[in-house]
Amino acid sequence: MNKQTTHPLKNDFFSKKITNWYLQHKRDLPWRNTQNPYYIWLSEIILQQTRVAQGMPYYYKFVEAFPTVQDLANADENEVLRLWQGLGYYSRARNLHKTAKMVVEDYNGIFPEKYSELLKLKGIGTYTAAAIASFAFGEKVAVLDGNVYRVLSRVFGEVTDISGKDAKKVFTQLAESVLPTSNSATHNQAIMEFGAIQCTPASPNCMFCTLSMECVANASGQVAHLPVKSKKVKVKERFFNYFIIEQNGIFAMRKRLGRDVWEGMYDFYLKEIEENIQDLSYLAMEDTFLSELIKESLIKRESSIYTHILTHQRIQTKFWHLEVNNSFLLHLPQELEWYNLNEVDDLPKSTLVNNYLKEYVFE
DNA sequence: AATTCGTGGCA
DNA sequence: TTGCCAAGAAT
Repeated sequence: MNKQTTHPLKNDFFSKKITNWYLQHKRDLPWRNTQNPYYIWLSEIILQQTRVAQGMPYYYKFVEAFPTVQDLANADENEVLRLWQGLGYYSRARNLHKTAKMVVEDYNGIFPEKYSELLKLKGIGTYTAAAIASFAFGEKVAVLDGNVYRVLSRVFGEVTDISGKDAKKVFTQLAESVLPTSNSATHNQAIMEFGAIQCTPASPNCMFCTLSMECVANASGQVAHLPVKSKKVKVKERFFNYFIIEQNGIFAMRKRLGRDVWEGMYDFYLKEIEENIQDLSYLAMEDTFLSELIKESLIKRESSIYTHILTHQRIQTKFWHLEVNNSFLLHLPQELEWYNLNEVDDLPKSTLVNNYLKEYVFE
């Protein structure tokens, strides 16, 4: 017997409860006051794995800088990344730009309306395709994000491990089973908002919850243990030594390439080592460029260790600010190029690099 | 298909 | 201090 179809909350009761709650408690967010797919898409990309409070200023910046998808498509990637600077997960910004170009070139500047068509665009996965199709075009598709996993697992007592491989199938089916025939867009907004405000990850106030009587987890005292998430992140230790090469007021920087953190962002000459050794002669071993550089420079500053925390990495970084002798003709490696202070400011940079620059270079 | 992509807030 | 994790997607 299938408990999902026999649960008392089915037959639209759950949807009605949660939609009523939403109409009374929803936040007034700018992307909720439009049906323009460009603004809705923009907000959804910004909000991927990101809190509303953190993404809000970026939403306003992007709307102002790029009022239309054509404006975004015509921008340079560096300009888009620079505006995204500080928000993290920079592939979102690169894919945002790619998709803007694709919409302009392949779709005549008109966003596709169907879930299945939206799914083909870069940076748009199952959740975002459903969100755009639902909010902008009223398609009857169920959104499934972190909020929905949490709300459904608690209310219906679904114990499937959300970090397991069959979780998506199980919860998609559950989400679809509670999706109403009409007003599915409001329902989708409602279940996410309910997860964000009422059914919060830590210590939700179930005493005042509109679903306290019907919630399986609340009845069994399992709210704090749902959803089940078994997988823990493994954090890798890394040790960076950045060399800030300055000569006559200009700086050597490079665009990060390859599949590592901060792809597309600019940084300095980097020496990554396996152990936490901060010794110049050690760092310069088997590095003819660095050896020559050190010989022809004075150390303007040797920073303390910056510990930068990412989800999967803990990066300990020392910045060596080198002032190259004015008269010396330094041959930069292929990847490095010279930039003056204004250009350095304009380039997209990681928060780690930007923090140092703000503290000691831009002043 | 398990990993890897940022950053900041919170307990 | 440490761990959790927030409107996920790409590979």
